[in-house]
Amino acid sequence: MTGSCTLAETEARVANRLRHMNLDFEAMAVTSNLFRAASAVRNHFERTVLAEAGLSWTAFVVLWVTWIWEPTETREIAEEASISKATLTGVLTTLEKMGLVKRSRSATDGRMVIVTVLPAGHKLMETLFPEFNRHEVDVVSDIKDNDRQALADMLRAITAKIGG
Amino acid sequence: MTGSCTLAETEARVANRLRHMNLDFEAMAVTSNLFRAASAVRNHFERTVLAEAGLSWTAFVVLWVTWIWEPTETREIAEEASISKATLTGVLTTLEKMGLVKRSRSATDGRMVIVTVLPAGHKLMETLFPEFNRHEVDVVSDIKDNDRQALADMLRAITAKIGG
DNA sequence: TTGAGATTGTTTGGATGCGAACAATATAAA
DNA sequence: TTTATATTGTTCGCATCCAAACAATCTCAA
Repeated sequence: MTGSCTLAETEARVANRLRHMNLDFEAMAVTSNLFRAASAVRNHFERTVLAEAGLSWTAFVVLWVTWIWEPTETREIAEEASISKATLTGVLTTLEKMGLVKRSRSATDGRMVIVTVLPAGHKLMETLFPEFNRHEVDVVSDIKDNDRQALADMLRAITAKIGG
Repeated sequence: MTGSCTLAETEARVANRLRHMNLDFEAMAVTSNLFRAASAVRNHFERTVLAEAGLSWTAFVVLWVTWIWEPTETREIAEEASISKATLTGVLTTLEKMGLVKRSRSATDGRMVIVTVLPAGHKLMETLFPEFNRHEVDVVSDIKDNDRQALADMLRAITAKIGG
């Protein structure tokens, strides 16, 4: 070990370590870099834009989904946010404590809980989301204009393949 | 709300909801689908290959990183696995309880903890990782052969841009 | 009407996950 | 040598995160 390594060094080391195994290194590089990128972006956002607003990544996603779809039920939010119902219960409690959203029972179906965004939540998102988007632009700024569409399409293909 | 929606329907709804905001929807689509894909792949792996081995995603990544780089210190593992030192402490304790890795103090620097993979860990990875890789191949199977390299490169560009 | 089965959100128990504070150790300059 | 500073892994407090069990509610057939 000689301290910190670049991405290329890491992948070279991996290839050497696993040479005898007859693996698909290209597929490995895709999933490996998929998680590196997702993790890096998430951490970056949590430490900049979201930290200022006092929101975790998941709390932001849940607030965002609710903002787009409100009024909507928790089952739908959990699916859109790609988290379990159990996780959502806790996150919604957090967002309720912050005064950003509100839970209410459905009048037509006593099982369902309807979630709506409160005025404070709307006010927050009106400024937070455009700022969030400016960071998104920055994140993809090193990718050629013509390639961004294809990148999004390939990521969709991955999600679709495993039924996410 | 009319129940479950496709990815295209969701993005159309988002575009309509945010029309007045002057946003970059292409950049938004990239990060949005980056997390959808990463989350879907992670959940899929946790429920199939990793569930059989009794490993969480993070535990697997930590074990994998250690397997590639051993013997190595915890600081390095945390960086490679993209998790905090605090998180790693807990995960290493879990892996130690399972008898897969071992902690030991460095002889030359009393601050550092050196992690090595135990025989049970090696045995597990010799069969688990090739199986993991077969799932990786499946995940990218709908992406054209010629595009996979470019996809990995673009994901690397994102990570590099924000210094992940 | 009634009772079995399905669906919804919550609770439970345990494992991540992070920032901040901490103790132990190493390194540097004075 | 000594003192200040930096680095490492752990602990602490709290917020996710999930599967499974659960209570409440709905549906539909008998």
